[in-house]
Amino acid sequence: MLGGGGETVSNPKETGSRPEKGAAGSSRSRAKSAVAAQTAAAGRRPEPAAPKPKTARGEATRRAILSAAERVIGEQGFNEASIGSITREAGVAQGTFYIYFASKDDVFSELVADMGRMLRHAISEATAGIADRLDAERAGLHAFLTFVAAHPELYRIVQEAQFVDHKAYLAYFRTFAEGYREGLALAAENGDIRPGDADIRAWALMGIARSLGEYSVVFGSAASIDEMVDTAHEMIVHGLAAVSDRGDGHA
Amino acid sequence: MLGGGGETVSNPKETGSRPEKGAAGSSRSRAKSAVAAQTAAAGRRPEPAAPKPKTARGEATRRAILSAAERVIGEQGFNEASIGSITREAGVAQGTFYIYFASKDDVFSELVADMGRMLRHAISEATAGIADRLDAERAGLHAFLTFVAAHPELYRIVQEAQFVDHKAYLAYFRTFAEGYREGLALAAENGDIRPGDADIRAWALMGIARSLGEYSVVFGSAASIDEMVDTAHEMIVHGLAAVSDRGDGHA
DNA sequence: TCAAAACATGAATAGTGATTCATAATTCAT
DNA sequence: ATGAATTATGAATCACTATTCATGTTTTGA
Repeated sequence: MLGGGGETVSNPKETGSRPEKGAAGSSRSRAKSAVAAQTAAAGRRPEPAAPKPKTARGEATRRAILSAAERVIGEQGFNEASIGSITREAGVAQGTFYIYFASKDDVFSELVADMGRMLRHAISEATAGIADRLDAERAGLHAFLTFVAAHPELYRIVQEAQFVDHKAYLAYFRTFAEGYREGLALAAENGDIRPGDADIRAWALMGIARSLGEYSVVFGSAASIDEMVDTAHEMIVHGLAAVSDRGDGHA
Repeated sequence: MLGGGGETVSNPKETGSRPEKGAAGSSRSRAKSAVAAQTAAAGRRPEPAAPKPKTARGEATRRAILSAAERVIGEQGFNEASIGSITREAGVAQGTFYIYFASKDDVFSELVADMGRMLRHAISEATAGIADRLDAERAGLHAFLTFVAAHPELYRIVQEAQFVDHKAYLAYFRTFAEGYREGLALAAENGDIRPGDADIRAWALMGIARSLGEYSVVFGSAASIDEMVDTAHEMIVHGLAAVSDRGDGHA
């Protein structure tokens, strides 16, 4: 759950269904040159793996590009954003991009992974030390909405990942769902909440959080984070709480 | 709410926030030829408006293309799907496409609008005549998940609309949210459910439905629709029901 | 101080696919 | 029937941009 026990980092195995592109989930590529063709034909190593920078200077440049990519892609969307616009924003030459990233898809994946880490960190930070499950849930929801509001690009990027890097998208949500599920299962065992299918509940709760995030970030709702948290949490408490302990979640 | 009162068709005014592309929400276009440039410069009429077919024959062809587009775009995604692959699937020549649609973006918008209509229809069909709000809610959720399972492309297409036709995306969800909101507000007035912010609740409930839809369609969950409906509805009932009428939603 | 290693550059390459267009083939109204 | 509409065709255009590459420039280490 959003207010679960620390950064659960599962490595869920493929169970998905959808298309899954041709190869490594990567999308198009203008140039299907020799190498690319081979790669695609062979066991395909997703990418020649962008060699990590060896200098502080390189490290800085890489970061500048990544950060520029976050802004540009977050604003214009993956397909609209060109390498040119990214490198321009970063203040480097176009070719420099390929020193640090293997492809356009590559930065994108990096971005998705990064955001996932940041978000999980923000949430586990906010819920650390909160014993009561439902209280933690509340804090987690609050942290989530706060983070999303602070990083509006997050929303677009993660959503778009479904089309650009399906694999990363699945991994992203599976990881969150898994954390949620564990928290719910545990809470149910403890009798803190009514018994019920933890998986389905996890997805339902995740949906609430995502939807409210979208409501505020994408649809520009005027509702404050606190209002959303209050209202949603009231629903969640009643929706989950053990029968003996209702009201606002405390006996 | 999913089990609301008939097909609410609001015409929500722009309140959004995000980028909103250059012009009519339309995305790129390889050819910025004379016309396009003018169009973009001038007051820009979104599209020369694809002239509706005048013959049964034309009507059939148009439908064939639209249907092919649904399949192809739903499977490959907007950017991967080429006009060529769509017309091939439809069994017509490439040029034929432009007899019925002004652009690639155009079919897409049409698709999004269509699906919205179908979905709303399916839901209002399923909930027609159900008096009890919460019962209707349940039926609506069931109809939604059933529809989504039957049209897996729906999910991808609607999601992708956020990047291809942001305006249509906003309209789509605003319409649903509005219907939900009204249902909730009404139910609250009647004392069927506890009072609470109807807007926020609407988005929260919408999130549950969307998330479960994604769980089954995108993530290939093994959970049956009934399991999902049961679990989610139990949460929703407790999450919303008036204090006097709890349990499974009936006094 | 100097060669090697790391970085940086930006022009050139090259694949792609949306859109157009000059020509047919069909169908319709009279 | 038969000219006008309507619909169909598919090759050609052509803008667009990811990626490469031949050259510089800077930094590092000894």
